[in-house]
Amino acid sequence: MSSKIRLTPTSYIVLGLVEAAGEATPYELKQVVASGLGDFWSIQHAQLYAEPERLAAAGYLKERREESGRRRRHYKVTAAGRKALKGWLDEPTEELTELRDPGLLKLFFGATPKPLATAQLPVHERRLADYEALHKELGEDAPAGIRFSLEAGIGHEREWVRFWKQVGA
Amino acid sequence: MSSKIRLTPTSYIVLGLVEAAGEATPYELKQVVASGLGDFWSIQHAQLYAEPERLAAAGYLKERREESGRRRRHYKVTAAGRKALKGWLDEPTEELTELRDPGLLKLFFGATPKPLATAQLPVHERRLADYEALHKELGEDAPAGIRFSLEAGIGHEREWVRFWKQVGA
DNA sequence: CCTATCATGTAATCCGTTACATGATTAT
DNA sequence: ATAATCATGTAACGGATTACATGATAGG
Repeated sequence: MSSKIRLTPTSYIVLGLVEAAGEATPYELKQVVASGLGDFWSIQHAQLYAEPERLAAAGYLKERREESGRRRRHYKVTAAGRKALKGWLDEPTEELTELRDPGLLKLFFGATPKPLATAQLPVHERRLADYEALHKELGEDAPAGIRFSLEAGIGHEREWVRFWKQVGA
Repeated sequence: MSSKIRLTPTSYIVLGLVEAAGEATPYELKQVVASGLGDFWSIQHAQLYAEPERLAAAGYLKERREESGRRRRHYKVTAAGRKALKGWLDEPTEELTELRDPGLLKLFFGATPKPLATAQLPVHERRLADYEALHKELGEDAPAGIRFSLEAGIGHEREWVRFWKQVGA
């Protein structure tokens, strides 16, 4: 218990999701990630098995294993985990994202703009449409964080659409 | 020579930079990355030693080692390397970036918006100003890829500024 | 002349990805 | 029933980050 590990964004994602769920199995985490969060911060499903184990070993999660058939592992956030999560949430960050866009990278290194724009534009348009649809469906009661995140996604997708249109012109 | 390795974005960045330089040492690559590209796709300096070695072992780069004092390693792109780079450049991608923004992640998980916005806004404003200054300095002869990348950066930084202003309001 | 910083590199660790594998359900 | 797909998980590998380390150069 409580060996010192470094907490990565993945760690906080797992902590945050388990905390929100109360209790969760890796597979359930996978579902949640796939249903939204994964669009702006994806995690391989194998990580959702490995990371809770790490966190449990360090005392941030408590594991309960099913006795019968599947022997699924269910995880809960411990007091230490809740504290770590809160500490992270309460610490505003000045860290900046990098774009790290594969298409842009090619452009940077001299790829021909037109075909790239032709490939990129429709996928961004589609994703933008998805986000906007989601946003409309969002109820009044939706948590502010979720709404903000979606709005950030929409803003950046609009920017990409604008960008690739210009590049393709 | 020519063992099969997987080429990652890092690989193409190294190939692209070495190709542009004609010949380069890891340290020179580090300089180049630090002076611009790193803002939207950073690479740890240790990678700039490891990756050329990998690429050389696979036949994409040729290594020349200094005889005297420092015994620096100088790399050049081979024909195979040039072919790989061109293949990558010529293949338009539909891949999408994820936002993966640390601040947004906290917001998503329920961090208090105000302090986050307060921390994020100034750094984005500063970066935006930097980009805009760079853009002004860009000569007529600047490669299109560089110009586009910078413009993408500007667009997204504007979006972040707008976003965090709204979040903070 | 001394020390701080820049230049240059290697080693160790670990997270994340990819590949592999098998038990349960649903559809045909 | 049988195939196909979903559910659930483990193992292996490798790229990326962090830590460690030393030689050169410039400033005080």
